[in-house]
Amino acid sequence: MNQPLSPSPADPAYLRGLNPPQREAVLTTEGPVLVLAGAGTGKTSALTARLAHLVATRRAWPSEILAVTFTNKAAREMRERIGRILGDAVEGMPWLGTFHSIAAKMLRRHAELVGLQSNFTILDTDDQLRLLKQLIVAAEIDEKRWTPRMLAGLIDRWKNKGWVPADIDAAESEAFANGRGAELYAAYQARLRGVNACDFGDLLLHMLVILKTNRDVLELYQQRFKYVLVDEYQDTNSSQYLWLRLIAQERRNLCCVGDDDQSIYSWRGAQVENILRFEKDFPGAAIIKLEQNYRSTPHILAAASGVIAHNGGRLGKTLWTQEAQGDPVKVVGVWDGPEEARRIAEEIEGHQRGGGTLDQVAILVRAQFQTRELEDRFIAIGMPYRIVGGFRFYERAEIRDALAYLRVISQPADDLAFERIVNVPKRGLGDKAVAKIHMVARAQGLPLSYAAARLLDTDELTGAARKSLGNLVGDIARWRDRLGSLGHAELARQMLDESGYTAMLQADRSAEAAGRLENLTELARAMEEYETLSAFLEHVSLVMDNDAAADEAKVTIMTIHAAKGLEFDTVFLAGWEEGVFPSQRAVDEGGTAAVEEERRLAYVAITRARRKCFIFHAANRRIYGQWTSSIPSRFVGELPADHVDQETTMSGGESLWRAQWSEHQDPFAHLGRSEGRGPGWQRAAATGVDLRPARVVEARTSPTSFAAKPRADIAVGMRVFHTKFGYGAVATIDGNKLDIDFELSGRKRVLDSFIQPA
DNA sequence: TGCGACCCCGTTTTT
DNA sequence: CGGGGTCGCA
Repeated sequence: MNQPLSPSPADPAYLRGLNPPQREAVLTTEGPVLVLAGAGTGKTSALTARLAHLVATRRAWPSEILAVTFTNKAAREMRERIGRILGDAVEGMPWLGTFHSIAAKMLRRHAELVGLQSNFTILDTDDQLRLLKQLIVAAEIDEKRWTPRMLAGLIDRWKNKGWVPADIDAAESEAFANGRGAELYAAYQARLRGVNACDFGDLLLHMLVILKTNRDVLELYQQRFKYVLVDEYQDTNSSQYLWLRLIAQERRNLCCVGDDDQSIYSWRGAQVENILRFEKDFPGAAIIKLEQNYRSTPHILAAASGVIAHNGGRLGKTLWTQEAQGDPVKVVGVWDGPEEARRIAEEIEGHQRGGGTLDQVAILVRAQFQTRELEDRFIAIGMPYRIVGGFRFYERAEIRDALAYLRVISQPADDLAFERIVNVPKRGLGDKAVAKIHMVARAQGLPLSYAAARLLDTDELTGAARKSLGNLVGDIARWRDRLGSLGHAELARQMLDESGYTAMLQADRSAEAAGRLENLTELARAMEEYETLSAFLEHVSLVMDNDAAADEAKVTIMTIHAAKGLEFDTVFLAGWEEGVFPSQRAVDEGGTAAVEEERRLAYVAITRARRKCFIFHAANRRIYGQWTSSIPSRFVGELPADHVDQETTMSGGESLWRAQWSEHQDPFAHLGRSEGRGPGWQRAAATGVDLRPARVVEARTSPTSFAAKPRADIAVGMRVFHTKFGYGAVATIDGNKLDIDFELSGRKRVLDSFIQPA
């Protein structure tokens, strides 16, 4: 039964091409296994091969393997890759998914054990915050001093730790409204049960409670899952860890894969300790290190390793590669943010001229606000780009409104959904009317959508409001009726029309309205792929991603967090300045641990690059509308000099930088920086870290060349549409550059490739 | 009920 | 700077 660890011609296809540690990770099937997989070491190949091996050797049926990931994307990728090896057998892998989707699936079967019905709703952050706000107000707590957001964060942290309200002691409870934290947590949980809902944290926490208190359920899953596999183990929080441990403790065939150096989610409850203490938790565990990197050049690996070496308490891995040396990491110091954007754009143009495609270029930033400057520049020169993150499809207001309508139909108890749509579009049902519905609901113990109907039996409500509510109640009843006979996608279309929602958007002349209507059309289309309305709603609450089809080649701009797990030929790392990266908050509030997490983030950032990696830092940057001077990130100074080339493009050249860095002059002092803002920057400047470059290359500005071919279909005076600026009139045409007077944002110069005749 | 003037505040983000 | 929220007024 045991395959030799060294390759042999008799190896099945899934083992071919694996290196010895990867083979070991695949073939060590029994007992606890920890695979420490460095960045780019072929982790996913090993993981998929392991699953294939378990099935191919009949150790388990696909349905007897539990495989958890953190993101839908990772789950999808794994499913696809296993599908390629196993063919149809992958269909039978019902337990491959994210922690949350698997927990939700289990919870629907045992919901009654925690006081829910199996068709419970999964609330998102928006609903959650509205509910918490109601509770805070009801408790007569000052909602400005103690915000719903704070409470949500706190409850989330408790749930991440696996604590139910009864577990919150006085000291913990103190964290909110002078000791009322536990009380509000309990009230929140009661309200959730009341509306037959749970939040994301509950999916795991409820299951954890069920497994702890119901032996038969626990045994059911312990028996079922012969093998358990966990990806990104360094990102597990306590509640996930406890859940896993309960399920895996009987058979002990648990394989966890992770990289302590890539743990960047402690702020949402991840415990690096879980990976660090694996051996203690599972005595006799096999520890396998994947250290051969197949992604990056030696210079890039060395740069990343040099930075991460400044962290303490690592499990320690030494990445190596057989790749050719390549180019050193290039560190570029520029004068300010706009120059940074300009320089990056120029480099990308050079990359294009050299035959590179934009798909293979990414710009990674620490925080979302950094994307704006880049975006401005790219629009100005007509560089195609896409920004990952920000609002996702299912978080857009119009989509959430539409979903709320659907929830009202499918889940009569969903009061939050009802509250969301009762006056959207505006139909004259304001706070007063809603308060009356609430009164009836409370008096009669009914959900709002039924209470609304009851209210009409009384003469509490008169005039226009009465008529309007009558219409809404009638509409809802009619839609619920049709749910049985009509396809749910078609029902959604009708609801949007009959409720006046479509008309509301059609009447909206703003630049975004057209896009919103399109999104709704897309939503209805997406619904057609689901058997039932509730299946669709489950999908949207758990699978909140919608990767815009990668149609045209574009530069990707995203946060480092979002880039984890991805790779690009060329990577630009922008804004490596104290206060931006590491973030001021990490430096001020989190101490060493937080700075070490920032450093891991730096490590993740650099290791995204296959061939070329540029690191930028600017001497001045506008943050929250204020010009602030900054010094290079400490991480710049931690880059090993042998693997880095430095350059500064500032007109004063080296001398200016030296003056800047060593004497902490603020070149914008005369602009009158407002006091009290950004003290961290000043403090950082005062630490006097000497980060003068090892080798300074004088600036050379490469001229931007752009073929200017005017478009034939555009003329002065024509009304045009631009995806970012909306509608406007063409004022002048200069080659392929147009000056346009936009209706909303005034005159702007844009490239003709970004506009279309309106 | 609805709009506009002001005020506040500002990481990272998945599910 | 800019988004989101609140409050006060019409």
